[in-house]
Amino acid sequence: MLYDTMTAEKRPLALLEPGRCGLYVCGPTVYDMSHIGHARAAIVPDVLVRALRATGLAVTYVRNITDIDDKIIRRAAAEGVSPEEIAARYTEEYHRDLASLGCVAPDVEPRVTENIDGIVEMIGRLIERGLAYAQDGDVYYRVARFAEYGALSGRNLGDMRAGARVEVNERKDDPLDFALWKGAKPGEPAWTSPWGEGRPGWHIECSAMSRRYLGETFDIHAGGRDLIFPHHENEIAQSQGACGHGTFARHWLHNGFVDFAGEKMSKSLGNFFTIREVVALYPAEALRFFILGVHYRSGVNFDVEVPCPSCGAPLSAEVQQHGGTCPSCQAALDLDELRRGLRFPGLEEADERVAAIYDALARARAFVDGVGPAPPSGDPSAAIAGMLSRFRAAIADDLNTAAAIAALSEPLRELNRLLSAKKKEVDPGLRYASAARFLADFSAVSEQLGIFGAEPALYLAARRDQKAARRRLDTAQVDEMVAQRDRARAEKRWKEADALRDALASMGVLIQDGVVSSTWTL
RNA sequence: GGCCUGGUCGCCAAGUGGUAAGGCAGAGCUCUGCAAAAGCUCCACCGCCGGUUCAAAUCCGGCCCAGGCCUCCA
Repeated sequence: MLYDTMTAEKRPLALLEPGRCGLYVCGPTVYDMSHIGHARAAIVPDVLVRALRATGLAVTYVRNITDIDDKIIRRAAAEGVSPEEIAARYTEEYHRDLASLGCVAPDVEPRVTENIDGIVEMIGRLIERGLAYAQDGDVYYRVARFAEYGALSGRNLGDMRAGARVEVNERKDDPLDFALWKGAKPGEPAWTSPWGEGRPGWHIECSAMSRRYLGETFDIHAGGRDLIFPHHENEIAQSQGACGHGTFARHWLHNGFVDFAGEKMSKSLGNFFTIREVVALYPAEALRFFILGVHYRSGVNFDVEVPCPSCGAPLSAEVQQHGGTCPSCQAALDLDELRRGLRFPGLEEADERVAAIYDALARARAFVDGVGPAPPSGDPSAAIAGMLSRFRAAIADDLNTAAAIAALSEPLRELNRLLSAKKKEVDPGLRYASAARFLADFSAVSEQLGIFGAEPALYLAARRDQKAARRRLDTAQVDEMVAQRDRARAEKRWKEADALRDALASMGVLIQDGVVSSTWTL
């Protein structure tokens, strides 16, 4: 079951061809570093693709790159380089970011500049069919001619005219018409067309590229909520208008926004965060876990905390974004310094949870590997045996990753209980079968979520190193203090051992005592 | 002004007709030299009012509140 924006209800996926699924996702305009909103808009389809493939479907995953656009041209002009260079640079950065987030690559990643012929051809058809008109080197779509315009976003032309805030453009016959082709100004990148030198409007590219790779009708079209209008509405008008038949995408899937500190993300300083900078602060898996902890159609909010560098008092959003003086200690605040102290409490919680799960996986792995050559036979506990089917049922119900993740908690608790129970208190067959089953089924969970796929011990070590580096902690010194404490403990010098633990605690180091030696975390 | 979401435990968050998943925080306990980790136990009648129904957080109406889209935007 998937929610379809067009019908505004959940319904079973209605595939064009049994066993195959075509998915088109609106990708980024590559003119700057990608932000957390882009991360969500990539992670949601990523989880969808994983889910579809897990059910055995052959998915063709297409995600475009918009590599020519006003913003790219502006950026290029500002830096004195070519638009191609800007697009190439940020395409590469985008790929790096998504790889760091563990997103599977699309099967096809078409660029606008490689599809100009298809775009020109489609515009030509729209003109032939009387749905578009050329005007002084531009071409516009005549919205009033497309009867279904507004179906996706639940509007009609009358509503839109009533509240029109559309800028005046005397070339358009109707303010609601939108550009299919923009005549080039001197010095701008341009391609030849029957209407003169120019470049495509923003919306036509997706119509042309989805048609080329998926056909005139395909299964699922995905993107951020903000694309519903006008972008996807316009795509429908273009594609159905040019092809002359009724269905463009059979399902429309739109993900919600990312907010920071309760406010819509915007480029104004303070509530705009790139994937790169967040992943430098927290493990990428924690970011994925946090995002997937909320249903994809809802908004997800990142709390932002910025402590005063001098006194540690939390600062208000106003001061965070514009600087000034600390209300508590009056210290002058430097914006760069504030940025370095940035914290996302929600991500910290997610990070702890991911680490706790890895910790359980590590213990389960150690236990299973440590059992001798003839493991006792038995059945896994009910909670563990039922985990995967509950998890999958939640995913299958409109990609409810939040419910799916919640379904892991009881089995996880069960696993921990069995692993830590005293030998005599638990049936060895049950224990072994449960741990083995948990590990086996959890690999399917990890495959679905794109989380928990790392070797647990390596993940935990890397995480500790990252945190230590962030705090500029001398790990060699910590190791030495821990070793010293182990010696004190072995000789039952409890006071000394406790003093060392307190000293480590003041450095933010948590000790976990083992039988012979202790480990530490941050 | 038009269109559209959402208001569920201190915080985050599932749940679209049958008497509220999960996480974090909190309280008590087990384990521990003391801790930590892990585990056990406890912890909500779902914004307000009215209606439909045997039965509503879930459906309908009204109200209050928050947010989004209508302009580039994931």
